[in-house]
Amino acid sequence: MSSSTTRYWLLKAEPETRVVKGKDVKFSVDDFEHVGTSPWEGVRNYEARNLMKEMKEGDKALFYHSNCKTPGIAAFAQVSKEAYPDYTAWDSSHPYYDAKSDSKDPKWFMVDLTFVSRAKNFVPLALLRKISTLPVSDIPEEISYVGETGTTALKSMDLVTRGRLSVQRVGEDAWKAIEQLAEKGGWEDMDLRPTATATKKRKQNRGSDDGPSKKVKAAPKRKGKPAKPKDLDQEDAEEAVDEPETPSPTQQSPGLRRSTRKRT
DNA sequence: GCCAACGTTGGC
DNA sequence: GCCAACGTTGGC
Repeated sequence: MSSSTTRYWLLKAEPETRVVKGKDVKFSVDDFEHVGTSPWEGVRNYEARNLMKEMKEGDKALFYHSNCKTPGIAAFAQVSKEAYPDYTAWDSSHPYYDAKSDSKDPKWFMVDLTFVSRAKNFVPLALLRKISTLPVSDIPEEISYVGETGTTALKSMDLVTRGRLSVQRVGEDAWKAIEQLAEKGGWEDMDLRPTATATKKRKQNRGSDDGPSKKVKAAPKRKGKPAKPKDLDQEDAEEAVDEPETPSPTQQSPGLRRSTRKRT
């Protein structure tokens, strides 16, 4: 096994209780280990969904704790069932119900993920962030075993560079580096607090009043907008990102919950 | 609880 | 089809 054909992913779950539509959306590594296999329901983002559609049985995955006290990689898993319609989108009582998803033309998909093992050492996001701020030539001694290749791969992980996506692709080198970190640990004495510069940057950004200082233009074209009551329809977006697929129409398994959403 | 980052919506 | 307002993710 291994190599060229194996693909790697990272999937986020929320380990702390959060109630959505009266239901707790929590799904921790303990929950995952306990159930063994779980449908990865509730993903309501096109890019994330499309990535799930690419997953093949046997692909490996990192189980990530998100939106919690200590975010990070908690376990290893594998894809045990390829993409099939996310039936929770059709259940009006479900936290992730989507009235626009029709069972005859499913909009959202999920895969089944099977627990493989816990990370012997939980790999905190703070560690990856810390690494990302350092020159490759400056890898802390404690984790020098990941090597230059590993460090470089970690620095470019979507988890660090993008953050928000709940389903991400992981490169083979990054996967290996995470495996090593989880196996060997060694950073318990490192200071993982954000660097002074990072913090400063943050503060500066917030000081700058409103927006993203990017490519914003001025030229007020129009003013207020009615703001929609929030619905999920954007067929166009779907088509645009949609790829050739062939979801299997099957479905089964009781649903567990997962999440992609956030706080109250 | 705050708020940066960024995806989505929808007027123009 | 652009792009500003809006809404959500998710770290801190």
